[in-house]
Amino acid sequence: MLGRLYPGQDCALARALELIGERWTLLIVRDARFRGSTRFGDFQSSLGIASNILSRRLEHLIEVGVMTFDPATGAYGLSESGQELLTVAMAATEWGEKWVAPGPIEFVHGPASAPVRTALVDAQTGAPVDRKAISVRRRR
Amino acid sequence: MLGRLYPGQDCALARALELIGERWTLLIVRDARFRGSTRFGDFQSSLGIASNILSRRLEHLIEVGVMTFDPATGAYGLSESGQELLTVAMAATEWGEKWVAPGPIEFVHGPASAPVRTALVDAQTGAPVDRKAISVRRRR
DNA sequence: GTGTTTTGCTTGCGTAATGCAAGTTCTCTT
DNA sequence: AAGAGAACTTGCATTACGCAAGCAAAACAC
Repeated sequence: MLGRLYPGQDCALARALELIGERWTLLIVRDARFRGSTRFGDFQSSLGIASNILSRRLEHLIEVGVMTFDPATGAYGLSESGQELLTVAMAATEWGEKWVAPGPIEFVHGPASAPVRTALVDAQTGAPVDRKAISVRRRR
Repeated sequence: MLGRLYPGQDCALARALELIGERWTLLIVRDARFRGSTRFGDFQSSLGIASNILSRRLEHLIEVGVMTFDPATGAYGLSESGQELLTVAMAATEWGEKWVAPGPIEFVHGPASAPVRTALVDAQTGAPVDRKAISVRRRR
């Protein structure tokens, strides 16, 4: 989308936000993944988003490869990259739960519906990492 | 901020995005945490953001408790909630690294500077959870 | 097969957010 | 006290967003 660029920022966060930092985008992705929304009207009625904005968002998300559209069935869906936005959406949801207000749903997995959360872990070992111990380094 | 509400959405993700979903917000938080920016001019020169927008963002972030301001030193800083946005920023950065373009930095921890990543884990055991196995449930 | 509703958008227009550039105040230096 | 830089503020143009209405095509009703 035009105009919402971060021209001076040579970083992956800025690049990601150019694609997914728009209003409604993460909510559309969440709806597709968890509410099972596939049709234009599904998103519209579920989110209460204006139809022209929804039209633009879906078009944009398809353009950048986050969502897919099947003309035969008229169904929108998440691509692989769209499904990987789940981590971002969950992290933001958890933050909102803790610092703004608890929502009506929780993330679970497996037959026992055990709660799931996001975590920071060592990339090799998978061991949990203290948030305060993290720093950045220039990639070699 | 006014006007950017998601009135029909009774969910923590929408609540979080109302506070942190604006342009520049996550980049400001990242700069404060990793670049060590504390002064108005630090953020401005680092991000290339318009000064009036930066002024509003900082004011807003202080208002909602994500950032702090010390009038004695003129230094902006992250509150506890602001520091917890790190997970969101890291998840978005990782997504951008993988699906848009690799950036110049990486997240590390500890004396050995071991790479860190975000993960989805069981809330009780901390065991890794397959992203595709996750569903939502209405909280009781 | 023809009228009606539903779906899936597009168009017009007003409002809000964002950005650039210039101006202002305040502090700090010399 | 005069100049410089930091930290904003103000004015104005551009872009994004939202509401409401319109419109074409498909599904349904009879």
